[in-house]
Amino acid sequence: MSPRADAARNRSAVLQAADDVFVEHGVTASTEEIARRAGLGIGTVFRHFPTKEALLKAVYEQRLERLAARASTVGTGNEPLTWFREFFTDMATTSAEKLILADALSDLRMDADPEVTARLRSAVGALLQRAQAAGAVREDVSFDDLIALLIAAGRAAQATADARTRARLIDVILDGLEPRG
Amino acid sequence: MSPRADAARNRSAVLQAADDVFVEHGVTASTEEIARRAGLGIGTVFRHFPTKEALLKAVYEQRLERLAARASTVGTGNEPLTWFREFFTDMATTSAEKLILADALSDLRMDADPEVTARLRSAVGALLQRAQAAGAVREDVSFDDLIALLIAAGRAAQATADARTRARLIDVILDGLEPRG
Amino acid sequence: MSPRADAARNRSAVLQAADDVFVEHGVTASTEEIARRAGLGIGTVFRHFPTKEALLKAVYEQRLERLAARASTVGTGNEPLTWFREFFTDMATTSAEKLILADALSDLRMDADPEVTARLRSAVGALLQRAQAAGAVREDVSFDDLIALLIAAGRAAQATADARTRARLIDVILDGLEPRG
Amino acid sequence: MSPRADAARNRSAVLQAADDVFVEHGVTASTEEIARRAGLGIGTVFRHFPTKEALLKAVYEQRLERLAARASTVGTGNEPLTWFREFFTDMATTSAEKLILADALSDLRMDADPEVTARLRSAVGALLQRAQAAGAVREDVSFDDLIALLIAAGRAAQATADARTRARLIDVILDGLEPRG
DNA sequence: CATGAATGAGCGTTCATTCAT
DNA sequence: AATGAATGAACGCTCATTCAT
Repeated sequence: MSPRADAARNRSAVLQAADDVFVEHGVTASTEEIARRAGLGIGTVFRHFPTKEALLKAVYEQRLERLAARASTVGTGNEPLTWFREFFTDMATTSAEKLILADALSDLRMDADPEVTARLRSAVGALLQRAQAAGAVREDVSFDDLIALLIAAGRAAQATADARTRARLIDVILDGLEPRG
Repeated sequence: MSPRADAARNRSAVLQAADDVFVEHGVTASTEEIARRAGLGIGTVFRHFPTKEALLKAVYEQRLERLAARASTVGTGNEPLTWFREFFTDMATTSAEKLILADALSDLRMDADPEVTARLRSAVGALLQRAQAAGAVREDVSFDDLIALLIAAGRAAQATADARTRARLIDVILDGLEPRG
Repeated sequence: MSPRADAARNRSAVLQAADDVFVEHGVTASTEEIARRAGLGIGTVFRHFPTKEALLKAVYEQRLERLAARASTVGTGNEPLTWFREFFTDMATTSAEKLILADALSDLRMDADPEVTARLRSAVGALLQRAQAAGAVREDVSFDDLIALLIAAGRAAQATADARTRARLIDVILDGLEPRG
Repeated sequence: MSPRADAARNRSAVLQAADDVFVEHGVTASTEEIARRAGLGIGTVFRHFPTKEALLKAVYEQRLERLAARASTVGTGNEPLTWFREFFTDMATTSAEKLILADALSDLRMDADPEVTARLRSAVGALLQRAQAAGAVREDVSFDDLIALLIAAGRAAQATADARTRARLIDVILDGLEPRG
C-alpha cells in the first residue's frame, strides 16, 4: 500500500475516533483522547486537521453527508406517508441515540462547506418535494423548516430516556407536518 | 443599604451575568468573564457560588422557576386554544432568543433541585390539564411530552434566524398537539 | 465587663483556636478556619493579629512561654536524674502528640520575641545547670544543645506511632545526655 | 540525542530542581518555581509528574534511595564503631545541610513505594546488624529506632547553625546508641 | 510522514487581606 | 470594636498547538 493510502486510512481513523469520542464525551473531549482512540500520535491528528475546530467541522460535515446519503436512498415503493415517516423517525431516533445530527445541524450549519450543504439541500429537498407531491406533507413546509424540525425532534427525543415517550413526541411532530384535514 | 442587601444584589448580579454569558458564549465561558460582566471580582462570584457547576445549576433553576411562574399566570379569559398557543409560542420564542429553556430543561432536569422541579411540574401540569379539558390539546400528551416538545420547539426555533420560519415551526408542533379531527 | 476585657478575651480565643487548628491541619490551615473555631468573624482575627505570620508567631511564642513555665516549676524533691528525665520525656512526648514544640522551636527560634527567648533561656538554663550540678547531665551540653535535642526527641517520637518505640528513642537520647561512665 | 534521552534528562532536571526548591522554600513552594529552576515550561513538569504530590513523592523516594545506596557502600575495613559513627554523622549532617532526609523519612514513610522502602530496610538493616554484631550499637535498637534517630539527629542539627554544636548533638545521640558500660 | 515531548495561555479555585457597614 | 463581603494575586492543573527527532 502506498504512503498516500496509509495517510488516507489515518485520516479516516481520526475522523471516526473523533466522532465516537465527541458522541461519548462531548466536544470538549481532548484531542489527545481522540488520538489515543485512533491509535495514532497526537501529531498525526494535527497533521490531518490543523486545528481542533477543523476536526470538529469535518466530523459534522461527515454527519451531514450521511444524512444526505440516507435521504437519497429512501425507498419509494411504499406509501409516501409511510416512507416519509420512516425516514423522519429514523433520523430523529438515530440523532437521539448518538446525538449525531442535532449538534451537526444546529451548531455548524452556518459555516459548513457549501458543497456539503448543497448536497444535503438537494437530497433532502427532493425527498420533501416527493412527500409533498404525494400529499404526505403540508405544502407550506420548506427545506429549512424540515431541517429545523429534524433538529427539534432529535433534541426532544434525546431529552427523554423512555422509548414510548420518544415515539409519541415524533408522532406529534409528524402529525403537525401532515396537511390539515 | 446594609451589607446583606448589597450581598443579595451582588448575588443577583452574578446570576444575571452568568445567564447572559452562558447564552452568549455557552457554558464553557469562563467564570472570569462572568465576574467581569457583573462588575465584580472573581472572588465574589465564588463566594456566592462555590463552584462553577453550582453557578450553572442556579442559573438553570432560575430559568425553570421563570417558566413555572409564567405557566401559573397565563391568562384564562381567552379561548383555551388561544392562550395555550400563546404560552407555548412565547416560551419557545423566548427560548429561541435567549436559549433560556432548552439547556436548562434538557441538560439539567435530572439533578435540578426537587422543589424547583416540583413547582414546575405543578404549574405546567395544571396548565396542560386545563388545555386538555378545554379540548385544545390531545389527551395522550403528558407533562413530560409537553416539556420535551417545548425543548424541541425552542431548539428548532433557535436553529433558524428567520422569524417567519420560526413561527411556522412552532405552528407545526402546535398543530401536532391538537386533537385529531 | 469592659470593652477592653472583651477584646482580651477575643485575643485569647483566637490564639487558642489558632494553636488547635495549626496542630490539627498544619500551618497552611486557613485563617477563616481559625476564625470559625474561635467563634469570631475573620475581621476580628485580623484586628488582633495584623497578618497570618504575626498570628503564627504569637502561637509559637505562647508555646515557648509554656515550655519556660514548665521548666520553672519542675519538682526538685526527687532524684535529679529522675526529674530531669521526667521533664525531658514529658516535653518530648507532648511535642510528639501535639507537635507543640518542634515547630515552635525549630521554625521560629530565629525571630521570636527576644523577651520570650530570654525567659526560656533563663528557665531552661537554670534547669540544665541544676541537672549538671547533680551529675545527671554531661557538663559539655549547652542550653542550645538541650533545646536541639528536645526538638530531636520530639520529631523522632512524632515519627513513630508505637509508644514503646517512642519511649526507647527518648531513652537513647537521655542515655547519651548522661555523663560517660 | 533522541527525544527519549532528552525526556529522561528533563525528568531528572525536574526532580533535581524540585529537591532544591523544596529544600529552600519548603514543600509549599510553587510548581511554577520548580519549572523555572529546571529551565522548563510548567507543562513539562506536569507531563513527567501528573500532580504536585507525585513530584513530592518522587523527590522523597529519591532521597530514600540515596540513603539506601549510602548504607550499602559503607566501608567495612575500619573499626565498626568508626564506620557506624561515620555513616550516622554523614547522614545527619547531610540532612542538616540539605534537609534531605528528615522530611522524606518522617512525612512520607507511610506511603512511599514499598519497593523503595524494602531496599532501604534491607540496606540499613544489614548495616545495623553488622554494627550490633561488632558491639558498636545497643542490641535493643531496631531498624525503626535507627531511622527515627536519624530523623532526630537531622532535625536537631538542622535547628542549629553552629557546626560544633551540631557535632555535639550527634555525638550525644551516638553515645546513647552505644551499649551501656 | 509520524511521533510525542515541550510549551504556556488559560481555567477553576483558594485565601490573606481590606474596608464599608 | 466586630463583622463578613469583596478583592485579586497566586496556585495546581489542562490542553490545543508546535516542532525536533
